[in-house]
Amino acid sequence: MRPTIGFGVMDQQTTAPAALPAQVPDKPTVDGLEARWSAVWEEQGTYRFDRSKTREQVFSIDTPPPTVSGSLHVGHVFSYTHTDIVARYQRMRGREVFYPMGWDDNGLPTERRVQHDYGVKCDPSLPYDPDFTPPEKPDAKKPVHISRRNFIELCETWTETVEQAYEDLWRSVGLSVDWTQKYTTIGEASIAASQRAFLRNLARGEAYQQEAPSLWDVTFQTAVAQAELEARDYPGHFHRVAFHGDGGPVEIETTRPELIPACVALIAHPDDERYQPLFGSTVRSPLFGVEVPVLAHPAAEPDKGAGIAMCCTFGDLTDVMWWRELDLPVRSVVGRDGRLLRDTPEWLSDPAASTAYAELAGKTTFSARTAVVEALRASGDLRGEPVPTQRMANFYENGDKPLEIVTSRQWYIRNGGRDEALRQKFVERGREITWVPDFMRHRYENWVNGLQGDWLVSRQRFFGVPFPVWYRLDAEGQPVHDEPLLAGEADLPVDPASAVPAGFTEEQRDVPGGFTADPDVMDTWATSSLSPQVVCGWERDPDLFARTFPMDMRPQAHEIIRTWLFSTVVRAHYEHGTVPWSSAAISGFVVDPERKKMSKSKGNVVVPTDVLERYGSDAVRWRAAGARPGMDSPFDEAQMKIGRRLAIKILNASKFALTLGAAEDPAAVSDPLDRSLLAVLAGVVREATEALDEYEYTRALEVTESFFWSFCDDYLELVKDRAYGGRGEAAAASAKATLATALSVQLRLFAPFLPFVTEEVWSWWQEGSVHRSAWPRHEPLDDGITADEAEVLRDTSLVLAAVRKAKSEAKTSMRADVAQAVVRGPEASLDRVRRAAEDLRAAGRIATLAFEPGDGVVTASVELAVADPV
RNA sequence: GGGCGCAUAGCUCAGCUGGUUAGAGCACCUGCCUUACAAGCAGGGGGUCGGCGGUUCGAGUCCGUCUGCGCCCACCA
Repeated sequence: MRPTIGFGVMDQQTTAPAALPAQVPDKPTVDGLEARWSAVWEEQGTYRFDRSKTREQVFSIDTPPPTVSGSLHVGHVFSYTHTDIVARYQRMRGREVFYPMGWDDNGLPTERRVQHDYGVKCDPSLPYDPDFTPPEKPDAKKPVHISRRNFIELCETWTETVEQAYEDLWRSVGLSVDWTQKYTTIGEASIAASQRAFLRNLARGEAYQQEAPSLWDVTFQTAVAQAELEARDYPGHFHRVAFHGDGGPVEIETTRPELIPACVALIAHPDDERYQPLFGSTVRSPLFGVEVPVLAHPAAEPDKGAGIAMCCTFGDLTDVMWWRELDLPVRSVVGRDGRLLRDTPEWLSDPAASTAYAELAGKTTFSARTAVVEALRASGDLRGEPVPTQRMANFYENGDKPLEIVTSRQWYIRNGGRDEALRQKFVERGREITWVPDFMRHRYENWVNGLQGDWLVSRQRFFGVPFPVWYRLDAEGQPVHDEPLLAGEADLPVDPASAVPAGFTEEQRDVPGGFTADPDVMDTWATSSLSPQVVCGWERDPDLFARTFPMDMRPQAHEIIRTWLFSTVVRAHYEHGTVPWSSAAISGFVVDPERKKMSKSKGNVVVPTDVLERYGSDAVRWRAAGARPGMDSPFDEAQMKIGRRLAIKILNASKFALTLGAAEDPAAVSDPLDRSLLAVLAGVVREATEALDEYEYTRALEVTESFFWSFCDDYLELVKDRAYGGRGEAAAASAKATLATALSVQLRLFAPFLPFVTEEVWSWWQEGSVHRSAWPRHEPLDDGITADEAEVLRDTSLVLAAVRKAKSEAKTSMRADVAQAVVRGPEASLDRVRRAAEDLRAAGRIATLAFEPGDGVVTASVELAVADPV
């Protein structure tokens, strides 16, 4: 009963009018697609931004510039893929996508790598050596000292190499970035934008300079900002120490006895009856005999330590607060190198004190602590033995020694940390942003509401954006900080170390009566916070800026909401009075199978190149798309195989559909089963579109994928026979037209996720790139199709499944003949199955199809044919 | 200590505004060389939806509470 099918199908196909010459490979493969198509995309400028488009037509993305630290891991691949999926979707929706890529090569991470990899150390006092070559065998422990310019040159060389590797990786992942829009955070445009924005902040009073206590990393010898802090466990000891008062000793507890020489007061809670009698009196510090007042302040906690605190300048941020609010003197003993000052401070000038201090001068805080404890033990002022304790201490996120607090002159930008009204303004700005997922907004508000002070933007480092500022030197050669000499905007970018302020000559540099450059560079976030301005061409390319800013999307990780996201909001608010982008898409982490965050120190980092090569980019992207916005996702190699299988399946199914003679011809679609398939597909289009509009790429992929597998397993099987011509020309034409439409729509639905395999298949039979084709619409697919018609495929598939089940249970081949199948179900279902009866009979190899009304879901009882004796 | 998130099959996860016997993929088991794909196809077993209360005719879904896990922030006397 089954018609014989020859290879005449190929002939039919070539005669079909709409069919392009099918260049379908015999054995399609996913291997090698990355190199081939990324080269084509580059050559044809597939993702090149068309700047003739207006702001409304543009979708602009504020790409996170990855830190050029040496290597990217799978977490990067996942989150950048998420962004790319959205970019590709928007592009197909008809938006002109502005999708640049940047490298964060600015700042400390680069300096550290360069110091380590080349075995060098920057010494700004050295002159430039044009012939310098780094040591052949770098020894980071015995670094070669080089000039600032030599050092920066090495930083540049190093970053170029790494950036090329990054770009290669991104291309192989298939990011649809416009590589002509590349930027670096240390590039001229970034420097100019950072300096310009700073000058404007300064002019408007949003930036200011202040000599104040700030957190200080003694290893890197730079100030650090609140946002860069990391609280870590830190072991220490409580020391019970006696101060001497006229009425007897007063015992305090401290973990930092080495700061006793910096003590300026003892402080207890005003309501604390134990200490109330002492308020207003003075006590003398042990060892040094410095007279300090006993004061009351509500921040003192009666149940902490001895209930009375030793306030030093400065042991912690509470000390800073007391110092400020109680108007205490500054008695700093810790220098910027983390050692106690070599010269005896003047308040320790009496003989006993200076003798005691002499034992500490020049020591690190750690060895000074030991020395003080010994001395206290000797003098009898140590009460009991030190008690071990585990406490939290603030560290610079890149540092390994606890931060000290030192007083220094620094630049700040107001961020609401010292101004309630401004803080509320920034909270409101946060509410203008669409957060994906929405709950990430809490992270932002939490941070803004908990700010302790303004944003410290200056760093005492080298490889960064210099402040466009000089200072006049007075007759003694001291800088006049109150009247900074500012660079003109027209001169940006400027390096004050080589450029000369207006009205001065180079000969006057660093001589009394002359001028000196501000030695500092900007915090890395001071540059990164301007990424929208940098990429959109603020003040550099007003035309581009008008077409791209404010941007549409900021993708980024949740851990830098407090830094990058917030600082970007601050800068845009000041400069443009707007939020920098309408939505922030926050990605989760890739964690290891034990759900631990991947990090180099844990040694659980998965190198992406390896995975990409083994499974193919589409497979890895498929897995990435399975991680929803903001959700951490465990890395699991088994999952990659599924993605790879999907990609291969798309190749094979497409090949099959095209070989069957798929030919686009909407008018030819007449068969009820075909109309039903397209109606179901219309629902998929509707759902995928809706999901992607909300950045729910995972759901979009899920519905597409689920449709695709049933398309392969059910629909293709059902129409195979008809498409081959088993029921005549018109019936075949309907199937072929449906196959073509369904294939085209599905390829486009998959395109944002699996750019390589979809482009490959598209190239077999379509003109141009699938990535520049239009996102499918549901209307042409389900126009005029009733809900009843739409269910034909589903009911027919259910019957087919029942037939298969019977064959499976009989342990026979799917080719086994069925003598009779009785379809049972509600009349409406039976009627729908009747409309696809011929396809069903062919697919199930059913001789007789009978129908019997019944209840519930449609099914069939099956009577297999008895095999004829040969 | 404050905030946020998560807890559904061995694993990874869906389950929208509460409504018929709780789903998918992987893994597992049983079959099938069927001419797109054996890196395939068909079928199957497997869950008292973290615990305890409550609202409701009805709760995985809402409310309260507890427990566990994760993340962000705070915590240096």
